[in-house]
Amino acid sequence: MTKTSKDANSPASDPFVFEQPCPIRDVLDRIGDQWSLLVLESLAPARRRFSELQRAIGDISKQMLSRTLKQLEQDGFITRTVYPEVPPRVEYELTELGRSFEQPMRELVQWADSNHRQIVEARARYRATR
Amino acid sequence: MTKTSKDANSPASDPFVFEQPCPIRDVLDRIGDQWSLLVLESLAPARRRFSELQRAIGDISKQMLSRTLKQLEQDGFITRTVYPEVPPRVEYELTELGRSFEQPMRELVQWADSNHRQIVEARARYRATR
DNA sequence: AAATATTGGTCTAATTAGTAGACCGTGGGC
DNA sequence: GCCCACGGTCTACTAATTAGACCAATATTT
Repeated sequence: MTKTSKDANSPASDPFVFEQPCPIRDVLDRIGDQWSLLVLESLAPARRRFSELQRAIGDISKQMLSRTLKQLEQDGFITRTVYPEVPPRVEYELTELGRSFEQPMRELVQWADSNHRQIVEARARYRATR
Repeated sequence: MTKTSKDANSPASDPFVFEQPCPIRDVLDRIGDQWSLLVLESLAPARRRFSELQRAIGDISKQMLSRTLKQLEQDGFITRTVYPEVPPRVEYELTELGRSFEQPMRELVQWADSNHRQIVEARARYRATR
């Protein structure tokens, strides 16, 4: 979803078609990737350093963690603080914007938690009928 | 995030590390991809057929739309109804589970809408200081 | 009668994104 | 002197995504 142009065959008149640049698309492109939500959730309870985040998420590669953090910093969700020590220490922390995102994120997580069973059941049902 | 194993160096004792199979991870893996949220949002106001969804989202490939819909159906978010006409008509509709997801999704979208400006500004600020 | 368009997909080849793991610099402990 | 810790980056390999051809069956156009 990197393309912002390509409004071919999208009559702006049709209110059903997403506008193209669309704030929702723009934001969802960022937080709707494989890792951003997980990182934000890890950062919600407390500031963390790079290696803590990596351990917490478990199966993210350094490169993707690095890239995700950079994007989140860019978009103003988190701050990055470097402590000039050796070995280096870098801490990531939610900004006010990032903290304001906690509420909708929590709802999402809560929904996931409440409905996980149903989803698992749906999957089993699907496998049975395929 | 296809891997569910690989709990190497993740002491189950550490409450900060995500459990591994984790309902939140499991659900986020599904709806936290590039397209699922967009599809669900498109389906929120009304049932849609395949081509309508493709036009609405605009820059999704047929293959990814097809795959996304299949996953959402598998997980019980939507139903798929085939009408034996020619040319074929296939309609997708939210299930009750899918509709129950509207609430947290709406909050997310609302947040995105409200905070989009701030994010754009943060990006500009970042570019200025890089 | 013969093309042509329509719809919901699938298949293949080419591009792009993501992964694992080596590597780097610097200072502290052994 | 030697190796470890930390936060990355770089490279080579692998996995995911895309664009576009193709399909079946009928209705419409020429």
